[in-house]
Amino acid sequence: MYLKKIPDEHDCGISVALKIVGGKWKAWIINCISKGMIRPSQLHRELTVTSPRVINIHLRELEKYGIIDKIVHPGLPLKVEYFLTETGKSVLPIIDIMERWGDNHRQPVNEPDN
Amino acid sequence: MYLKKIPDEHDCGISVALKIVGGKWKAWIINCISKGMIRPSQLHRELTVTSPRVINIHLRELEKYGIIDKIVHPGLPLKVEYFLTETGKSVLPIIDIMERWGDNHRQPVNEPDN
DNA sequence: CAATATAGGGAAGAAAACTTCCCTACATGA
DNA sequence: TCATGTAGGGAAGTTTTCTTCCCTATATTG
Repeated sequence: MYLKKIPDEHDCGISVALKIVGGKWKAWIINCISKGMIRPSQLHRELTVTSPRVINIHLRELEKYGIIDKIVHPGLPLKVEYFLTETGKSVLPIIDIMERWGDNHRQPVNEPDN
Repeated sequence: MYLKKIPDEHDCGISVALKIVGGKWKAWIINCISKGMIRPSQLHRELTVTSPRVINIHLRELEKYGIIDKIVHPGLPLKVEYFLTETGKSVLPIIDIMERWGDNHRQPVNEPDN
């Protein structure tokens, strides 16, 4: 979790939603968990573009916001599993529509890149 | 527009969509334009939480991505108007669903704030 | 004994995003 | 003449977000 100097006010729904789904990896992580990749090591293997550290940070954040639940199975070897909460499941349509839109508008957004 | 050191790859639709709708003000600006606030000075007056400079930067960016069109009416005094393109209009459902979700989940996301 | 797998975090640095300050240029109204 | 309204940008600074490096700890496998 990152320290914020300026508290945000959650004045509009958009900014609330962006706390969950904005950012570079959160939506992807939520997507992965919804598809059954519920153990940290699975996520680490799938998201090789980022380091495990990055995924962990986002998992803590999503847990803090009540999007995912963490279940620690007692005993060794360690076994941890993440699940989407009801709130977390309600985010999936947002991710879905964003993914569809992005897939259909890759060109116009992509072209002007320098 | 901001200079980027690391080019992004647009590998997934989510990241494409977030280029338009992520960030602190872009979704809000798109929303305002769709509601008829099409002149720069109108937007500046409405979004007093940010400086005009910030809005201008985002307007350039949205224009670059083909989300809005800029029409400069010739003659003085200067008159400029922005319109959503067809691509821009197709973004509105994303903003809408994000806003709804955020309004309905203010508490769980808001609570853990320090 | 060393390597790998499990799960995770502190510190520090890099990049991206946001913000403020101050500037151009023209016209109108006080 | 001076203030305000129109539209906009350069430079520099701050904040937020992302990333890398290097640690802890235990169990299993080679």
